[in-house]
Amino acid sequence: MVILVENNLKMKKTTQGRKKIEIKKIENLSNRQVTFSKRRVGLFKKASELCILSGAEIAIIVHSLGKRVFSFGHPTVDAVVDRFLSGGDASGAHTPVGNTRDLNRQFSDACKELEAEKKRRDMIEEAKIAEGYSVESCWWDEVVDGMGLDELEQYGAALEELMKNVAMRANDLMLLKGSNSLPALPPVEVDESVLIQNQMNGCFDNYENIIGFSNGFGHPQV
Amino acid sequence: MVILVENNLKMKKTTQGRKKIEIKKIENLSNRQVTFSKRRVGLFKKASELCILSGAEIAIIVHSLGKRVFSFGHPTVDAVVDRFLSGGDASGAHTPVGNTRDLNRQFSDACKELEAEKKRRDMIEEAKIAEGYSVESCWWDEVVDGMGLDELEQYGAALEELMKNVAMRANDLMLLKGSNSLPALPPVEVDESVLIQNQMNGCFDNYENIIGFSNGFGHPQV
DNA sequence: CTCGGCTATATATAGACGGC
DNA sequence: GCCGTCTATATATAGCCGAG
Repeated sequence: MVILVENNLKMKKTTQGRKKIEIKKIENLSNRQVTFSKRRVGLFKKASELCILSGAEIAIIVHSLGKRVFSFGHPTVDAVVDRFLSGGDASGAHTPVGNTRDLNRQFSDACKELEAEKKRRDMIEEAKIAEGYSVESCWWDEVVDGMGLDELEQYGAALEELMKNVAMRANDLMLLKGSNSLPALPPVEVDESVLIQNQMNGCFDNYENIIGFSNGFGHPQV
Repeated sequence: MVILVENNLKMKKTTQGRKKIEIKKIENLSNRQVTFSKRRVGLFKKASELCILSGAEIAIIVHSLGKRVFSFGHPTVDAVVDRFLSGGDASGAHTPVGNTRDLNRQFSDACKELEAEKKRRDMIEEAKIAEGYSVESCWWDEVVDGMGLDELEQYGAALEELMKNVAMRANDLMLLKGSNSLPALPPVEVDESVLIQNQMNGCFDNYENIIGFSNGFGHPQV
């Protein structure tokens, strides 16, 4: 590593790199939010790597200080959490209920497709931004292993119908339980203070092309 | 950095340090297990750091290839998951079954957001084709009247979570119908001490010791 | 303010070993 | 075999910028 020193008269931009911080709560709100965002991304990335490398199933749920909730899941948060709840609660919850199972299946499918939809969306967006990198169908073939983009599109098209189906079933279930009100409440508020990154549910083999080139790519300093 | 070592003798002293690996699934079982263990610890450590630094609440559930389940949670896996399931409703968090109304609301929201997501997808695709279209234009303002692009992104990202909320809430309700699950767990106090080095191995052995973080985070599950 | 990106450094960790 | 340790290196990321 040879750093140019001759030019140091004008160049003071020694961004002294990463600094050590102690793990106490960050007092500065802005810093805290930035750190939260960055580290959350890093955490999800780590999780995805762990998934791929070891083939494990992981679900991560993150509640920021605001009301926002982020999640990561492979294959889906639902699947992992459900398995967690089922397996963790050996006392009775293991009882298989046909109706429940079916409904769960549909919900799970819907969520899965929704995720796929989102991913696809993100990919499109990313491709639009990057404009040069074709990120096509690189994410987690294990999850949707047979599926290409086209198939996924069809899959996503079926989403709405499935949602409807699920809605009816859920409503039916709730009616059976006794409560039956179906008020149309306003949607959740969005806390704008929390930042959102694109969902990191995969596609990390290409993340070098997406997340920062750092050095080694010959990017001149602005 | 083109220094080559000509001494090609068996270097036994030189542990050649970390090597780059690709993120594909590790074929060697032994290596895979070791990597799983190490990276899982690292992941939990990262998560705990994120908790402390940003004050967020995080739950991680990991299913290894075997039956073993590991989890990390601050303040508790159940707390975070439950909050995740409840969609962060502040009212009536105690009532186990009274969430039907919430479920309805959430479901309604989810449907709305799903549509929004789909619309948004389409818009993006169109924009991609048009190549010059600015996505900042406002669609379906009646739902997200005051929101800008960033907020919209967040909103869209929340879709997935809401869907899952509904799904799991329904699952929970159905499980409650048959048997009682989700035992209430006492909160765990937060130890803000700095993380120790990776000395926490061996604590994740059994299901009883899902989380054994030495810094006090996490909570043993039933 | 929020994002996205950059740089220099703090960490994480892939292999290799050694003890159990 | 499993687990902890060591070392050299691959990554993650803290602080800073610049743009919007």
